[in-house]
Amino acid sequence: MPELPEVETTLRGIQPFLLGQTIEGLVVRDGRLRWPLPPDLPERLRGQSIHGLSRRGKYILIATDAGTLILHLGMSGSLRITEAELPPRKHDHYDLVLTGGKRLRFHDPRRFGCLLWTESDPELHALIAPLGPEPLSAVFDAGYLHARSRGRRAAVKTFIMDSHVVVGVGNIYASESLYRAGIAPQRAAGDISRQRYARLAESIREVLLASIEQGGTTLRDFVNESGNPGYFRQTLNVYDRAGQPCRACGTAIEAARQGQRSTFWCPRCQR
DNA sequence: ACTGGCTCCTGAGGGC
DNA sequence: TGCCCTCAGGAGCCAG
Repeated sequence: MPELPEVETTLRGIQPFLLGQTIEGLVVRDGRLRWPLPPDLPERLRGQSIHGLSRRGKYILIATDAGTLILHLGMSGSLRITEAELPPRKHDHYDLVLTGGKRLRFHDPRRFGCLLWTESDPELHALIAPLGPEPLSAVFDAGYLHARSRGRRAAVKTFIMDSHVVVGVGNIYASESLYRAGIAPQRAAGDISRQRYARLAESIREVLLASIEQGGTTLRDFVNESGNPGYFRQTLNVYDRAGQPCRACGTAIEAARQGQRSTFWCPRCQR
């Protein structure tokens, strides 16, 4: 379940293996992803050299001279660097083969991920252009959230999970950020003060940064074997803790469904 | 312009 | 031990 920290960790993990390398080919075992893998992609990629890797939201962008690969991990996707002779496991849907034998191998049991191709500026791509700001950038602050939320009756949790508002806040970190900010998840986004949004913006930043740091410690594992950058290991305050005592006040953590998603919060600490 | 609900997919976990 | 059911989730899409 990659959230932004996992994607960032993945990007940092694969970058040294890809940058400056030449693509020998693309091996597709199952192109039925969120969007079908473009059938002509292997021939387009052959011989291209990779001159840049970046991230926009949870999309990983791999730039070549001819165009840019747009990769998303969905919710169960992972990437790893393998040696050529390593036999594929179940759900290893494609390999980006590099000259020299190493491969970038995409694994995704649920196939919610994707691999797309654009020959224009990727920032203008239909999936990228409407995205909100990066939560770790300077423009993401109280003023932005406050202005953007006026008149909106949707719950604040739904609001911050909308990638058109801000990218990279998934279900787990949405609950954790709201807990840290002391805001009840079902409160209407438009009713929250600028001051409380200042705290929320800061909380989102802190939760994401802490998690990126943790991902950093498992970088080596990720590249070599597990592919499991570990937010499971980090201490969650509310997520999946229904009925358990709040770490701050001891009140039982509550759980509810919100927009098809599970939400957890402390009824005493969050108002 | 918003909002909420639906959808894709497979594996895990619970109940019996 | 095995079967069936439900649930989990990113995020685009669409109807209202």
